[in-house]
Amino acid sequence: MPKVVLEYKEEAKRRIVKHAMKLFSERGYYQTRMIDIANSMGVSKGAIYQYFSSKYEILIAVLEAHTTLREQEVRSFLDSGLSSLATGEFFDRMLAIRMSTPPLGPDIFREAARNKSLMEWFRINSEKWLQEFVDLLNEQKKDGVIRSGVDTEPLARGILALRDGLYSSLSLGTDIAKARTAWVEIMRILLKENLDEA
Amino acid sequence: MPKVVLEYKEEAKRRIVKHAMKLFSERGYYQTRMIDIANSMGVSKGAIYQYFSSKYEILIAVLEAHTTLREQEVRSFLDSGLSSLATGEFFDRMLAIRMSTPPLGPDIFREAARNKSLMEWFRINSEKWLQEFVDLLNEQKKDGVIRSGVDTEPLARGILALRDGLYSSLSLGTDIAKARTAWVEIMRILLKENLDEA
Amino acid sequence: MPKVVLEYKEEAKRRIVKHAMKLFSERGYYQTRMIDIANSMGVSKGAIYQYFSSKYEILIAVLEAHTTLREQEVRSFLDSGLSSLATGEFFDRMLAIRMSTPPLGPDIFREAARNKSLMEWFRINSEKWLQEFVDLLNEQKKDGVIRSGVDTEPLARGILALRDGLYSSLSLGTDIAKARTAWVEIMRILLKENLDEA
Amino acid sequence: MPKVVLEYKEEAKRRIVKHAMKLFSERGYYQTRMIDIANSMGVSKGAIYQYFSSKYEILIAVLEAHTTLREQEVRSFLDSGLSSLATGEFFDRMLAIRMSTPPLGPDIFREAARNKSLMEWFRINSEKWLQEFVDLLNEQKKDGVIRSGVDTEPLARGILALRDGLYSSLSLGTDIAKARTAWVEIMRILLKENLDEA
DNA sequence: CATGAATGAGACTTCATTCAT
DNA sequence: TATGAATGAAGTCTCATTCAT
Repeated sequence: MPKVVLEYKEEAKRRIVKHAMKLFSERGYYQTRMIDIANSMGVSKGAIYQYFSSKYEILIAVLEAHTTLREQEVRSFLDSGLSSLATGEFFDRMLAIRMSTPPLGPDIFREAARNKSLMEWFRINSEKWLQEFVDLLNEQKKDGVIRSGVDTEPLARGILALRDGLYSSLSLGTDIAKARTAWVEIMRILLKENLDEA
Repeated sequence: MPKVVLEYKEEAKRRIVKHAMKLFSERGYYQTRMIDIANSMGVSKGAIYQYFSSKYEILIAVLEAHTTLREQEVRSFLDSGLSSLATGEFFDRMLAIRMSTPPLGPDIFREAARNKSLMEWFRINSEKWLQEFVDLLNEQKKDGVIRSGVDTEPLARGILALRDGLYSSLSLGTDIAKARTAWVEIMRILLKENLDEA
Repeated sequence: MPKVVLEYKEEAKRRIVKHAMKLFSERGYYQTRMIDIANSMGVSKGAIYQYFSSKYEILIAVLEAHTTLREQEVRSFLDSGLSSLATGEFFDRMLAIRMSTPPLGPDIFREAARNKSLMEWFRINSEKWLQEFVDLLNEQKKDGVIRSGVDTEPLARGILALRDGLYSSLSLGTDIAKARTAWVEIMRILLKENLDEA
Repeated sequence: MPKVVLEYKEEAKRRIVKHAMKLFSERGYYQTRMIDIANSMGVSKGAIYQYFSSKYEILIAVLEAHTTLREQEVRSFLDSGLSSLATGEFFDRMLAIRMSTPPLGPDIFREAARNKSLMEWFRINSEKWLQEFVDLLNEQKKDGVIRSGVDTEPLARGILALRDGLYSSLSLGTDIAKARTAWVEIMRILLKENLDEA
């Protein structure tokens, strides 16, 4: 197949994945019909089957793309350094990135769990990201900014869990301002304990 | 209708809700067929319609029951006092309670959102529980155990978000031991900052 | 079985038939559920099965009872003599009788058509009644009241058809007063032609 | 949407309505399953839902089409003039037209009664047709062919009721020849009274 | 390549009938 | 006998997928 056609196919798949991801995130996998994806793109149902052989294939592609997009979030987190972590601006910036790649519901992960290699890839990714965060904390520790008694791995895990917990509380009706304040307060305590206590 | 019959009907509804809750939690609302609930109970699907006029009615009842059951968790949290909060035993006890009423996916909340009064009831419950937790922290603060500079509302919100974030990470494959350690470490820092800093 | 019990059973069957006939006439056979009949009588579904082994058996009994009740109408028709036929009072009297045994829809006859002997009984009844009407007209003819050139059998058939056509137009919204006037006018012409033309 | 597609959709709907009308008329609305309509057309049941969103929508369309087809019958009636009315040929011609659009049972009208505007359209149509017939009789009356003492509105109503009564007697087993004779005899009397009595 | 009509498996729901109490 | 909970066949409707144009 000529290169141009291949590229076109890739571009088409990307467009499908983009629209499907939005719909899956908004309505869930089972509540999204093939025709919803097609309508959202302004094409016909049949066209989608030129690029994906089933709805399940789209789901797999959506999850892969989702993970890739989420890497951005991780990078921002890591690139920010630790100093700005305990600020409302950081919370908002992270939230904006997360919203641009909204969370996928458990229905999607349940379906995807049939695909062992995909699940393994997820796990490895998550661990890699966590480890990078831990490494960053360890550097700070080595520099004496975090005192030696603190275990950085649980700290990293806790910070990420706090972030996820606050973001998910938003979809249950919590006010953004209140979630932001909680983040700032908790992070201040956590980092004060670790950074300032000289 | 005689009282005995009414009681039987209530008991039957409770049994249906129990089985439905388990299935909804495991597979999600749309992936649970009426026949799954029936099979799980060892009855025919027709029987269920004696007690609920539609699958949606079951969903509403499941959510109400879920909220009621979750109140237990809240009570344990509040009854524990603050001293045991930063322990692995506390984490495990809470986790056991949460597992006995496993989380419901967003598909269920999406459907239930059609029921305005139910949603309002949820919101009011959540706020009430959060407020009780805040009150408890405020007492500690009044007693001087938490120093005056700390805002207890964000603190309470953050602790609950941390708990939720850690629990949900478990379903994505995180090791329980690691989540427990994270809880203990973070809570130690949070409470040390507030309680021990004399 | 003792006679008293038999009589009780007959009475019970009659009550069921009465309620079923009303409902079948109002809603049709398929739109009437067994529980509707039971509720209408203030008994339970199960009780009905003590007296009829199926819904179809009730239908047969309803049709038999209906035919028997309709005989009243026929008798009134025949007993009135011919002189009062062309009056609004006659029309109203017949209508009242017909309303007391409201018409059964085609769904019921369609079902009953499976029962050959019942259908045969209907046919024979109808013919018998028509013949009695014809005989009456023939007597009038013999007395010279109806002139010899008129064929009484078609006349009888036409008068009955006119009656049925007018009554059924009522259920499609025709005003009773207008149907009554039509009856009187037409009957006046028909009988004037036959009776007065001396 | 291109015109060609629209036309195809219209044609498909017409085909569905045609088959549904036949089945509704033969078996009644509730006894006709969607799969019966589909089988009758040689398509799958799913296909029908491309054109009608529910069985009830088909019912509405069937009733509209039925009324339109019935207009033919009315036109034949009116176009025939009054002279041929009292003939067996007229009876047969009308019967053929009616059979080509067989009557719909009360179950259908009961269902359709939910649709107020449709019911209103029926009523207006019926009245319009009756009025046209009355106008025709009035013309004859003005020409002196019907004498002045006769009220044409009841006469028209009676003739239509006679026709309906005779046609419906056919479905209860009456011999066509006998119904035809009754029509001719009665109409002869009615029109002789009105036309010949010079 | 794109379209959308058609297919048919499968979900929810109804209701005549049975049967333990 | 009476009750009403339970059964399961059957009906309406949905939607992923196929395929002729």
